[in-house]
Amino acid sequence: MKIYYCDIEVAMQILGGKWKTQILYHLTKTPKRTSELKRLVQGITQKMLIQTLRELETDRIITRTIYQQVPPRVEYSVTELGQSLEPALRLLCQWGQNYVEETFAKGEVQILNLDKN
Amino acid sequence: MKIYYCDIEVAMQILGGKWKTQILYHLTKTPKRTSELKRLVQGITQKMLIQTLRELETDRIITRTIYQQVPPRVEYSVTELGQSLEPALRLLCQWGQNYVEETFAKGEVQILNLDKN
DNA sequence: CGGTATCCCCCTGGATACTG
DNA sequence: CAGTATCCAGGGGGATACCG
Repeated sequence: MKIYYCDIEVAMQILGGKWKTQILYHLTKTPKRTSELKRLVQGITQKMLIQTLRELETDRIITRTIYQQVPPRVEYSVTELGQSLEPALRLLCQWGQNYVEETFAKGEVQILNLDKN
Repeated sequence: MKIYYCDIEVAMQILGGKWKTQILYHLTKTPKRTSELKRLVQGITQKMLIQTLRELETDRIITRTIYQQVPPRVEYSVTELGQSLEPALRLLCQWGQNYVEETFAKGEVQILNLDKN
């Protein structure tokens, strides 16, 4: 039997690692294909993108849809379960923005949000 | 200049890793001394406890107070900035509990919350 | 009791090349 | 375009012993 000694472990187990939340962040607004994600999640490699997507899929946070055509088209979208994470993630985003504002001088740190969807 | 390409990176940078949120979780309710934390954060080693506490301190999420006496007494408590993370963390806790309930059969996974403060 | 100092394993995550 | 397969470095994290 798996035992957690603190209930925040559960969420962090699923959201932890370098890329999980970033991918989720971009998928929350609208489904996206692999290449779009690759572009939006700055710095991620092909391998890590696919690997992370698989893990999120296993945890039922996102789903993978294949459109049979040439060239192949695959789209990822968040499940209902994944959407239920949004309020928490949004709070974390806001907290982060606020943190940057009051911690660093102007121009020292910058947050770019690439997607305009 | 440090650049973030997604604003959730900021929070995850500070909360990421294996122990950060767990420690924060326990400190949110009431200040605690090192030995208490060592007991509450199940499985953490002395080294990782101290190391993680230092990092949280650097990021101004917690503070460290020394009471001059023998034997030495040190207490850690969350700053105002750290407290402002609570709403987000609480949502993540709730989400995790719900996730476990609807994902696993009874007895397959268990969440123990050790502290009764 | 609280903290430091080593030593070291292993796993995450990166680089690259290759398929359908 | 989407994905797989290797190979491999770095560092996060663990075990242990030792100080004030």
